[in-house]
Amino acid sequence: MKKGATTIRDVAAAAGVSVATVSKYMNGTQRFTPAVEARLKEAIEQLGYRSNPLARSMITGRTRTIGLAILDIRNPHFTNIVKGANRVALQHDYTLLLVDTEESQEREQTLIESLAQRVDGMIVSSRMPDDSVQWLLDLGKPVVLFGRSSRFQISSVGTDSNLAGYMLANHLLKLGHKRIAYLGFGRSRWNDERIRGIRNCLDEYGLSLDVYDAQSPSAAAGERACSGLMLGPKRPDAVICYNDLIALGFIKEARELGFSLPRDVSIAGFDNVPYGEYASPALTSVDFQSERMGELAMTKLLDELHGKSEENAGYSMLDPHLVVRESTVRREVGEAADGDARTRKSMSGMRAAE
Amino acid sequence: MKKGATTIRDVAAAAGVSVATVSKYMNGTQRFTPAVEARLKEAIEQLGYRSNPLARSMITGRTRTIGLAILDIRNPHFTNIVKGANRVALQHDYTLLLVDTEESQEREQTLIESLAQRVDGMIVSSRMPDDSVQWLLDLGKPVVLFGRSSRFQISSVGTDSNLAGYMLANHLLKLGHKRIAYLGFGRSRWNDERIRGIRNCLDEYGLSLDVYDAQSPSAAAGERACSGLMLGPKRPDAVICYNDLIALGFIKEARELGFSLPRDVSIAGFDNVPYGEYASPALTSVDFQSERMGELAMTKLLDELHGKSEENAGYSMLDPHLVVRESTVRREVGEAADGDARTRKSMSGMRAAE
DNA sequence: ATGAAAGCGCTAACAT
DNA sequence: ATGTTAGCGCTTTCAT
Repeated sequence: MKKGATTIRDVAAAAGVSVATVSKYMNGTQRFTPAVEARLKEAIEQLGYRSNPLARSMITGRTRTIGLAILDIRNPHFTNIVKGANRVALQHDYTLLLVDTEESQEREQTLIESLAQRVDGMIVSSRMPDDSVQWLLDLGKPVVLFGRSSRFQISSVGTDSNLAGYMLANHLLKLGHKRIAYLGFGRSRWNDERIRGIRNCLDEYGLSLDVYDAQSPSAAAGERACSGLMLGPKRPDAVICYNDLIALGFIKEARELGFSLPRDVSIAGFDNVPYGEYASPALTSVDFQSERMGELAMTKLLDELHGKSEENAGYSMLDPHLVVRESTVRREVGEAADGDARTRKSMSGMRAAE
Repeated sequence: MKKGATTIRDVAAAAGVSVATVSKYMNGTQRFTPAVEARLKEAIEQLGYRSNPLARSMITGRTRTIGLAILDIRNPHFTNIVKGANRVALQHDYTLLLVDTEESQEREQTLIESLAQRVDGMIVSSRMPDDSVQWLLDLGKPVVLFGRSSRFQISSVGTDSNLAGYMLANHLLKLGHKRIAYLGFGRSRWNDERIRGIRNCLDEYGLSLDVYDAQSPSAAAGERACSGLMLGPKRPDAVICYNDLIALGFIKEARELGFSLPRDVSIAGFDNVPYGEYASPALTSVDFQSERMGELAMTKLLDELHGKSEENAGYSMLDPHLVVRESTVRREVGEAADGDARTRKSMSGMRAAE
């Protein structure tokens, strides 16, 4: 029975009924006389019949498949989104068509365009600028995006990055930090909002923020960026990183440079990735509830697909939660960031802070 | 143009040719007179025509989609497999239909059965016992599995768990460890092989292995299992964990119990997850090249699909690599595991080792 | 309650 | 090089 799977016609013949009857039976569209029902059950069981979803989809126009386009499955933020989306999809008997665009903008559009044809709807996480999203909507399939769009009335879910930035800054300020740096990731759509939140808070204390940029949202980039901050002219006493991955890399490299953490510098990130907890010092972060973001995105999409779009259309926002761990500690008064008496190989690379 | 996407017939009409011509043009199956080609290009561009992959698949019997069934996308081992598989799939213009079975055996079979109907082939990672794999093969689609099957001649990729276990044990033994414990995960198919490798090595030194079991392959389970080992009657001076997640959890809990790592106990895991490097102490592990496993699995499957199955059919094995970091250190002679003079809250829970 | 027939959008012979 | 035609496996009116 390798080739030529049994079709609806085979079943119809075996049960002595029409194909229409079999179809109705398979879809539970109708009631049957016990005799017919028994023969159908028998024939289907006998032949091991399973209806062909492709043929079905072609007629109904629905595939029970949701396209999920993300930037990098290895980034725990996206991993969680996939996990959440998958769970809800499974509950509703939908399957996930996954596309990992590998952070490549060129590929992205092509991939998403062909994805659109194979699914009932899409959830897409992208670095597309806000104003070049129109084509996505024109694909004719319901879409849920991440982050709020200023120009379009799109269904989307996000978190309050502004608030998240404020929370972290506020936390550090209350710990007595004065020289706060932000190691961001400029290509991200949320970078500016986070900066804004941080600055909002610093302003209240009359402090300013030094902004640096990592080359990618990864631990490796955090490592690379570390020496620039820690051995530069304006060594901070606390660093807020664009995400936990960057923070983790930063911590590792800082220790290798001879710094003692969190004593010499407090570090915090965003995302609350699963393994920040197991780093040392355990990482202070802001939890964006990424798994729930995935769940919510899928719920919204499915609702839209099933015509109950009113329930939670438009933009939904999840609350960020501050998770304080060991990587951020109190900076005592008078304990200037560069005032330690420790010796360090790279001491020569340091100058007085401005 | 929301509903009623343009079909091949619309294009044929607009270009003044037959549908067959359009089809051939779309598939590049044939050459055309410049005039016709121009009109086709024009009409397609004008109407924004994109051929319907469902209809196409129904005839060709191919979907250019590969099903990928894994146990938990959040486990970095699987995340890497997905990454690798996705990359190769993309290169060959295939898409991934992802199924995260959430470690649920019941769901698994149903999910995979329906998955089989929508894809050209499948890559599945499962905890199915070796002898209940027949139904999977009977689904009539090419399958690539992980781990070697003893009973069937299936295409599969794996690593030498036996050797991996041996490597880790050997590493610890050379560091002077004597009381080695294994915190395994009995439900895994590879657990026994790892134990075997470890014992192979221990036997050479005339040492025995204490085996414990974690409830799941997660950090949380590692945390839960820790006190049982460290405060039990046979406190080890080195612990090999089923995977890095368990090891990470174990490390965290051990420190919270008041132990100093790696001084009191060396810890090692398997998988070399990305964040083991950022833990403290950085985790010694065995790298299974999971991303390459994903790539290789996809390559094998695609080869099979394209009729070049000879090239690398059957079982392929990747080499494990020992990655030594800070979590395993030399145990000096006479420095018995329970001989420290440290005080610890739970000291009362300890007895002399047998 | 059941069946006949008309497609869904496309490809694949087989003409021409 | 282009067109005709017969389906792929299924759902869906519309009859009966």
